[in-house]
Amino acid sequence: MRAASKHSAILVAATKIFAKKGFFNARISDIAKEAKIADGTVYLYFNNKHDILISVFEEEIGKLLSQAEKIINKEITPQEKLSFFITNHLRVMKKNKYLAEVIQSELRQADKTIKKFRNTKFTEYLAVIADIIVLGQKQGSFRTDTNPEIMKRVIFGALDEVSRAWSVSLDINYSIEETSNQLNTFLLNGLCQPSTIQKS
Amino acid sequence: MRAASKHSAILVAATKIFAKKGFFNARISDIAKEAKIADGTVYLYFNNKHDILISVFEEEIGKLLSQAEKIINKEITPQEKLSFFITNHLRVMKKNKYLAEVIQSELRQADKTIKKFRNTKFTEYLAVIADIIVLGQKQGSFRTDTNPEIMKRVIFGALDEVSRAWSVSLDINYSIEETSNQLNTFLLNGLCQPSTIQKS
Amino acid sequence: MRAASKHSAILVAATKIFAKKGFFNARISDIAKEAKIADGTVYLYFNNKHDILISVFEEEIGKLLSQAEKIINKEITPQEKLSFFITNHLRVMKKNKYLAEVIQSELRQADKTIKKFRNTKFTEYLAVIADIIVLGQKQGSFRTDTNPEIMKRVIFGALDEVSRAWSVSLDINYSIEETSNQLNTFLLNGLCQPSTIQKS
Amino acid sequence: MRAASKHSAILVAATKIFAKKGFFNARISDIAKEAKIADGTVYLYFNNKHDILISVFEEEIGKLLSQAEKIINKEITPQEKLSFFITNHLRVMKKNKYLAEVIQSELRQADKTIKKFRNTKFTEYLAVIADIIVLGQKQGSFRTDTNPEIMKRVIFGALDEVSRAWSVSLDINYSIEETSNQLNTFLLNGLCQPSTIQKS
DNA sequence: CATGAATGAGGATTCATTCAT
DNA sequence: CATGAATGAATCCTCATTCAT
Repeated sequence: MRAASKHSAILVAATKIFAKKGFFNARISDIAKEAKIADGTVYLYFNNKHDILISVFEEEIGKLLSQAEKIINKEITPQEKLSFFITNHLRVMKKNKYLAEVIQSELRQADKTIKKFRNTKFTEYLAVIADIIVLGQKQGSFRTDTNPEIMKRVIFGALDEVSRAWSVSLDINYSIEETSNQLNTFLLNGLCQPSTIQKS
Repeated sequence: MRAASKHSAILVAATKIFAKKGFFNARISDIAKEAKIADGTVYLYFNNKHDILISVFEEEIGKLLSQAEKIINKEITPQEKLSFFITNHLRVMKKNKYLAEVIQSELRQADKTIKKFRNTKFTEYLAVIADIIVLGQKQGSFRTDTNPEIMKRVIFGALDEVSRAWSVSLDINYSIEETSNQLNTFLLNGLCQPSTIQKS
Repeated sequence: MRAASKHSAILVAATKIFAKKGFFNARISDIAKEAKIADGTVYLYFNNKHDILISVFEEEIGKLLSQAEKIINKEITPQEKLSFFITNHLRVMKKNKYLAEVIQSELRQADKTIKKFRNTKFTEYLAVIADIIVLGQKQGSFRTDTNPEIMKRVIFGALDEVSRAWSVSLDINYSIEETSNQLNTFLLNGLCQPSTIQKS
Repeated sequence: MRAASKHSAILVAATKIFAKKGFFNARISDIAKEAKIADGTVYLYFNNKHDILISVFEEEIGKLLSQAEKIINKEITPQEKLSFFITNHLRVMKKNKYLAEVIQSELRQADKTIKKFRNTKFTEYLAVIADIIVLGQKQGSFRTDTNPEIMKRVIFGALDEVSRAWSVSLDINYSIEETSNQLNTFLLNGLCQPSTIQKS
């Protein structure tokens, strides 16, 4: 096993363990065992436990981000971009049940003090949402009375909570297609009947 | 200071400490010091550290729930009910900066195994959202192609993420009014221009 | 309830609790509850937890001692005195299942450092055994090649272990009469057949 | 220092500390310091404090048992077997002053609830005494009016109390030879003059 | 590079004891 | 005298991290 693959093995193992037990209940020895290496070896690749969490987070968000960037560069309408974005996010989360939990951990529980030093990629990920909205507003297809900075959080929060419910097996486990359709319909058109649309 | 007020003082202190440092980084001695009592006194009112977290959570969600129930019983339209619900949630979160964080902790990080035994009130709180949507659908003012069970999570997730961004002081700290308006507009009418509304 | 009776109630309760849970596992609150008084009240009658143990011990050994002294003053043979002593000890232990355990606690587990300051009555109790043996030796009915100082411990140890087995419900729970008879026969005549008696 | 020797070092240290301060007053840090290791290291070899006590007890009783079994298999008379048994027990106890105390702790103080799950070796050790007596009775050299089940406790109790007096430095510290002789004479022939032997 | 035994700082919890009422 | 809420010192145990092999 080469160094690179061991580094990767630790991240895979850590994602699984963090998700299953949460960051604070996860033991370095759990991760090492899952990765089939010795405890001490973990420290040849990472500075400390929290460093692993950050790496997992950055790595996974990084993947999401690169996919999101592909979407944003496609020659499609803003509606379609948002739709792809949503579907992509849900698909990744559904595929990697652990991931949603890890994002939650990193985003919330982990030391507040350290929080400032990263989140770079997460911030970029959120920015993609805002960018799509701004684009839609410029092109005239999105209403201009919504604040993209607020909306990016609203949309991410919605996606995130739905993913969480999946990973914790709450509610019925709706399919990606259904959930994705629902979110698209809803985010684009709101809850109201088209006929009853009102000025806010 | 009577028993009742000490119990309450611990909850207030705990909410603050949990939010500031997170559940796992919070020390019982931090909470005790904040509540101006001895460490041991905490255990006269709570069984253990996790019990405090649950209590904080249940207490706060309980307050939200009772307010939400008042809203749902008002003689107003579903749109107005949802609007009041949103504004109320945001107002409470804004007022108690710590609360949003604690909800996150309890909802996410805390031991998964215990998760099933409570959350009663949280579940009820979410149910209120679904109820409003169902009502709107029956009355014909809400579109019927959205699934209330999915929507309740979407809406809660949106509110929650916005609150989190507030409490962690991310982004600009938009006012309740603005955020509330934004959410109402958005949740009810979606992102698209009324004129461009399309079938999903 | 007068002071005296409360003092006594605590001792009775303590004997029970100490025996059931052992000195270190017994809680002051257990004793207080058993005695139907408040925790703090215990400290109006005793200096501290260990003081209660000493008192229980001294009290119970005191009772045994006064009965033993009556026996030693009777106009009977040393064999009969020893026999009465044995039967009395076993009867008391059988009656008060807790007592045997408490004696063990005090004699053994409790702080070694404090051990020197008391045991007065216990020492006297052992002395009674030695006195009986010395008397028997003087009168010619007991063999003179046994050391009374060693024998007093041998006999007490035998009685004590048998009592322990009772209180912990080990082995079959032989009756006082049988056990008493056995011990008399054995202590007076040994294990060997009279015919095979040998010089040691 | 290899694992085996560290495990052993902890047991040796624990035996000493338990004996000196008693189980409940012994601190894990005392044991660790005595064994010249870190506190945490103790937990690499034992599950918890009580586990150490059980191990000390089982280990020491195990040694006694294997020696006792050698004795019982020798081609000697039951009187001699008992004599060897007694001498052996006393010799071991005299050599390891701490041991007698630890046996007391384990036999008595330690949680009653756990008591049932072990003591295997101790029970076997007592059984050896009963076996010797039964053998003597069958061969006709021991009187048949004693109950071996009661006698095994009587004899163990006698040995144990004598050992305790040694380890706590009570009374004069008689030599093994003297004490051993005394016990042999006494246990085999009783307190009475051979000429005065009576039927019980 | 890899190992895993050893470390020891850190914290939740218990409970004897106190003292204001 | 009696109460019992409050105290806070004391300790078992965990586990991230280190380092000799």
